[in-house]
Amino acid sequence: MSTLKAVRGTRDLLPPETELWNHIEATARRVFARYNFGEIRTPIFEDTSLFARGVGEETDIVSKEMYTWEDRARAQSEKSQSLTLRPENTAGVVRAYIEHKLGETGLLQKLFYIGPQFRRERPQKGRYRQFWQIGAEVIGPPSAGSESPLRDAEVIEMLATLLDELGIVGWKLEINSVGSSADRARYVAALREALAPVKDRMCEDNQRRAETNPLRVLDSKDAGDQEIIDGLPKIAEYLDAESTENFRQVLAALNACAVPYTVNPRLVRGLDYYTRTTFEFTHGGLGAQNALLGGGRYDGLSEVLGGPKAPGIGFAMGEDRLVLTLQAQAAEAKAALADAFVAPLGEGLNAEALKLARELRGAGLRVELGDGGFRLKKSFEMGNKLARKIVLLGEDELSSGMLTVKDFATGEQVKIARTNLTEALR
RNA sequence: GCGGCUAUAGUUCAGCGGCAGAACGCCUGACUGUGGCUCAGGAUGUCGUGGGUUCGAUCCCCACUAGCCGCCCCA
Repeated sequence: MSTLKAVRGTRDLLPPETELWNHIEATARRVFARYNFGEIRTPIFEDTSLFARGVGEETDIVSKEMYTWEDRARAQSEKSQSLTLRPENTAGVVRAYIEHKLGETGLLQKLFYIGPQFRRERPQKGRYRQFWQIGAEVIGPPSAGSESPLRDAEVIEMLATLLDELGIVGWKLEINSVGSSADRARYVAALREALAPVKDRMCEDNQRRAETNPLRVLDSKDAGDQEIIDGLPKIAEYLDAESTENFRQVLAALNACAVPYTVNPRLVRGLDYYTRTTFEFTHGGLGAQNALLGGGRYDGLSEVLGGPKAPGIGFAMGEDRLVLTLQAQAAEAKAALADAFVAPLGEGLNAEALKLARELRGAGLRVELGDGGFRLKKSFEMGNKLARKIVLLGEDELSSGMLTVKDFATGEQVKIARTNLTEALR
């Protein structure tokens, strides 16, 4: 019988690596709290149409990368329903915003999430089929200020702070504006027009993109096509006055906070719902998957999903990639040592040893418990791997109330009264 | 979905058409209530899975699966 393995593109996260994951999540929660964000937890699967409508029917995510299944009807009166494991979390958050009528509060909703997402892509470094995202959304009725460029700048400034507090060294911020949905539509039309006479001279991929998703041509890395691409119309020329002023204000606020950025006129995000500000934080050393996080404004998403007008801005960062980046920067993760290894000398002392460990743990110490079945030498060997100190509990110690404690680092060994043990181990 | 590379001990890897290897780790002992350092000894295993060629395949061939790298796309 073949052994069972984690399915393709999924993996187990084990100690001590999970400590790094917890550190990243704790840091994110701490920063989000300072900006007064609250946590939202949406279901891991949703009605398929949420993603089809929200993310965009024509995107690769929806057309070929979703885990979708038909949830069968359980009674004749019930209809089967197409369900999908969430490929990203923004659509779910906006669905919840609409469903719970959060706009009726009149306040901006500032929500963050941390959780797994699912895409059926070919796995490679930093790209898994179950991957973890940390993200946040600022969304609300226009009267709450949800359209203000200040919100864009605040979110981006928060991300710069978060990456710094995580200790990510050398991140880069690229930013652009894709304009309102009307601007975007006019620009895409202009792009198509400009591409029509020249696309035959471009590579195969770009010829296809010119048809299916002209914005993607701008992203092309094909060296031979760069000259043509440089000659294509720029999105900035198609922004209306409001979008232009909006973008100027975002940049001004970033300048005021000295958040470094590069305006990249070719930065277009793949998902249909983005409008105006789009941005991406990248880091070298991640190979082809160099984006740490991406985000942008989605002023029309709520309405696309049948909700009220609720402009918003948000981002999603790949936690898997943060882990990779931090691992590359730091020394290999090592399991933290326990404060003490309690070693009963003989199986008859096991129960007493558990009682002692319970006392120490009750005082907040991190304690490993050995086994009286171990030879003393083995207890020392294990203790040396797991803890800073070893506490011996033999017949002598039990009757005298004086416990033997040895410090593995110094080799110093002393007798300590049981009542003073907690303090001695701190 | 496409292309390239890879798969051998717990781990990192070497190897060869004819007995399965190293280092680290692990176990035992030198040392019966004392770890690390040292020394002596020991076990590592369906050589990814299935098929083919061959007297004989871990090695050559094919398929599959998985991983890595890139493409597509994307966080």
